[in-house]
Amino acid sequence: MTRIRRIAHLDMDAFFASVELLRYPQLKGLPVVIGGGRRKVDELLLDRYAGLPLAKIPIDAFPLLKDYVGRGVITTATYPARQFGVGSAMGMMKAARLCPQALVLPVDFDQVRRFSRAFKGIIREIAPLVEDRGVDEVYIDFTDVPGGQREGGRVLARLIQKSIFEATGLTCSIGVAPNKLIAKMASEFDKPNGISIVYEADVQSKIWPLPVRKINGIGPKSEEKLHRLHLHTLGDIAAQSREWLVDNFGQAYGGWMHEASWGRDDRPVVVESEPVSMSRETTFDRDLHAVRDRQELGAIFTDLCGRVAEDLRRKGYVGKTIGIKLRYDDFRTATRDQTLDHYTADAATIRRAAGQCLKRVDLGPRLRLLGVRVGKLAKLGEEPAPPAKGQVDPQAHAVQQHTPDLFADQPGG
DNA sequence: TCTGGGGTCCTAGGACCC
DNA sequence: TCTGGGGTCCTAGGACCC
Repeated sequence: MTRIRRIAHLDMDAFFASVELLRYPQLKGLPVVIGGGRRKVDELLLDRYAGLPLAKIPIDAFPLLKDYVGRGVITTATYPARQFGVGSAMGMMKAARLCPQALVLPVDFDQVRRFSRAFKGIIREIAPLVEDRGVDEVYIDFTDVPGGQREGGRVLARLIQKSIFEATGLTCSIGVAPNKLIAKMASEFDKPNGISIVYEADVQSKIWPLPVRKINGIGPKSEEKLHRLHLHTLGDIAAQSREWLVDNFGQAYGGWMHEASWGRDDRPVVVESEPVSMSRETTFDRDLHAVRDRQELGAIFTDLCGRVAEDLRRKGYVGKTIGIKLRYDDFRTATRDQTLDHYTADAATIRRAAGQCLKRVDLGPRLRLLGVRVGKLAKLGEEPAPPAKGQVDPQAHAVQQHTPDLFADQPGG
């Protein structure tokens, strides 16, 4: 028997919410949303019910979505909550109108990371070629794994599902297909706790009827443009010539769209990769003004720089391009960056360079978000060599004279 | 009180080099 | 003096994803 390429996409079901439900099983079957952030719901509960096992905390002790105040978005909604139209990335305020009786819990990142490592470890023991796609998703290459070809991959998928559930109590959905693109769509066909097998010959029947938005790579903007061109399904795209798609969407994107609509994708499962950038950003509780709220902004800015520096240090990276990100009260975004002539992970150096960037951006309107980014990363000790002594690096900009930026601590300020 | 935080990749113009 | 390409890096913005 010849082996055919079989790629799986595994997606944990309502991951953040399911992790919380392990601790609070009394919430099973109820509409629950995870997100928001600022409210320390757990601490609140633990204070009131100190000594009581978490599973015994009465349901009416949990905060309701209708009482939520803040700028957060929903990270995950349980399936009962989704019945009300509530979903991830939705603003909490909007969600509260749709399902006021839902319960709210904050994200527990440590707990989520623990379970993320756990389920990925279990998968790797069964099938070693795993590509990380965030905390709750992976691609797995089934092609050469023993049993990976049986029933198109269903047997191996079942084994992985069962192993994860037995070790963690969490369920997942798996799609197995000839490539990543189709596997990703397939994992959604039978959610939650489902397995879906798709073969190359199924593209017309299973992929073409889907709305264009279902493909990984077509977002809200492209969907809107496709609709304007009267294309609604992937089959509609497949019916267009490559030339027409290139004319309308450009060489790269149009060409990709053509291939994708025919279910063609030869991207490998990438087991290891290096980070390109690290960043920290924060949205304020209320919009802040560069002058009127200078002190508060200055403290936040310095703190963000310190946190990025700490991330770099902890992970063993240095970076060369320092950047800032601002979001104005009208939600417009501005970014500025500056490439240094050396690599750094030093908080004060990052703070200084970010401060220079700050001077090149409009600080008139009020701000809702501030971010700091370090890009052009290299592993500490493996930085590319700088230009030889006596030569001038033509790309390195002249080092600017350092003068304090607006958010800098000032004497007596 | 609409719209979090952490990422990747692409595009496009200008600088600069060969 | 005028006219070229090819290539890389830097920067700003934007689309998209989890």
